[in-house]
Amino acid sequence: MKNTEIADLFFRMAAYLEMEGVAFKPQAYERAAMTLETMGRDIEEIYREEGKKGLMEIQGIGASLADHIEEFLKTGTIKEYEAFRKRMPVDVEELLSVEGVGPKLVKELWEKLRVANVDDLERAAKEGKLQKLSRFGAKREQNILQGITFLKKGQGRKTLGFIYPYVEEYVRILKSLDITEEAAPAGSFRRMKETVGDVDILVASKNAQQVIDQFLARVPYLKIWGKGDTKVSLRAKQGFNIDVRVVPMETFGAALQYFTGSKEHNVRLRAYAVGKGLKVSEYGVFKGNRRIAGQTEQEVYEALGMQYIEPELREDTGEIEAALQRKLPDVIPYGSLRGDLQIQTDWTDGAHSIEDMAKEAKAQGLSYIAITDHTRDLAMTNGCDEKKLLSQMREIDKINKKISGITILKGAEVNIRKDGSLDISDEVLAKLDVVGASVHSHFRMPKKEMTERVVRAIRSPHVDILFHPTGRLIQKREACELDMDRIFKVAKETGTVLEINAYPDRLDLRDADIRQAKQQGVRMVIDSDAHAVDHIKFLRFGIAQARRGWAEKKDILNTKPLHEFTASLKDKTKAF
DNA sequence: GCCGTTTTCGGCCCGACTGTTTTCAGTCG
Repeated sequence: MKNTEIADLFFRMAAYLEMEGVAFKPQAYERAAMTLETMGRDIEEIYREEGKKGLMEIQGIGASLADHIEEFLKTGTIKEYEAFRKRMPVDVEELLSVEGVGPKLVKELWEKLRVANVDDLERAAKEGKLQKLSRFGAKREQNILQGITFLKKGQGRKTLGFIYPYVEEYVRILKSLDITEEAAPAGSFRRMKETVGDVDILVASKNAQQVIDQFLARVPYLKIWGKGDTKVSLRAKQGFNIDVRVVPMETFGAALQYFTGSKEHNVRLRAYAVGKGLKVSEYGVFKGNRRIAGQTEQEVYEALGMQYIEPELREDTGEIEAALQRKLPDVIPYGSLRGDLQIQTDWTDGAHSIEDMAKEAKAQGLSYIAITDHTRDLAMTNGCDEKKLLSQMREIDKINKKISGITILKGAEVNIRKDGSLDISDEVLAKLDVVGASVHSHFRMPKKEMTERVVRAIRSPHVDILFHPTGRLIQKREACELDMDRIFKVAKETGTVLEINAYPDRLDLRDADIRQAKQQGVRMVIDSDAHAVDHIKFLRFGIAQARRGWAEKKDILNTKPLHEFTASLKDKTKAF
């Protein structure tokens, strides 16, 4: 699929156009890029089957952009983009990813200081050169440096959501080889950590060389770091590293256990084994020279007298002790959600209609969803005011009558203002089935003020769910300073539900928060925060996060059928 | 550059904040 490649180019062209001060075109390019990224159909296939005319039928793509796409498919590049790059050969994407750097600054940085990438920018900032730019003082320079530090902290790791589809595909390829007996991802990927460094894939086969050769023939890579008899390390085209190891079937389970980690988990496991007179290695569990387990992971844990430990729990945070006492949580299974309580549509900043989102949710096995478009204060999303919300409610009534097999609840994602008040009147909130509230502005308030702000919001009898509670964006924005303990207490007291937002950049609540919340008896939901039909499958990352937080099915409200779910929401007649 | 039961031309998303200014440009959401 060339969709993402073309989308990337369009995003960059949008940035260049914005640098030039061109009006409206940047948005057109961005819209088209987003459509390409999320539409699910292969653009190359559309072009092959329906030509340029087919391209122009896609919403947001007209004659000019269709030409660009055609040019890219034929030549692998877009001349206009190359011209931009020639004039300003800078790493637009990287520079823009620094908080506080926008297109205009990228241009000025290049023209005045010849800054072409983040390293140049860091050097210039440290040397105090940024202060020579217009409207630049010590404070802005400091902010830029902080932005760079934050960006670099997350470097080398990709979000799980980004690499997931590729790894899934590569594992599928390995499994499809006739010499493969078994294949599975290992490492932090298998533990479903929110970001992943290197990806480990384990293969069971008698013919390691052939597995490696055939893998290399079918997977696009940029560079091979190393290639041995049973292992190959490479940098995939998408910019992350993959290690493929081939082992015999008899020790596949032991190897999978070993390479899944975490390191801390394995250290504890082995130490425990030594105490029992056993030895655990990647080749099996041994009693003296005799291997007593190794073909499956279940066998390995069993041989040590433990319950099987799900990969998401293997962080040495008490799971080994719990497994020995047979007291591991019965973590929420994948695929056990029945509803999704945060979905945006084309009424605000979503890409698709209410009906399209409902149909996709149904196809994904859900039986209810809440439409929660943004509200007034988020002007950029064309947020709903009371009038627009009321008209959307009527629209939902109509669609509910028209479709079957799924129920659409009326909802909203209302903004928690700086003082903790909401940007929609109580009168209209009372008419909604589900109200989510969230912070979208003033992220950097002092802890005490921020906590009181959120507390005031969740004390509203109308607020059912606190959406993405900490406001963090992985590798981009730190979580708000919040007294989580107090948030949990007030949530419990008021019956407010906390969201586990499954969007790959958010995953908010974080795993550690989830565990705390569960211990305190706070109820949670897992939502996709979908802005396009393709995003609904993000729910699996929310479930993964919940599992990492030891959450069970009973802790997650949207595992319940619709009537039980709605009945368990906040009692609106009570004030707090 | 895109789009159209308001328009094939003339609209497109805008308010708040920040850091820098002394009236506002750039960035963010």
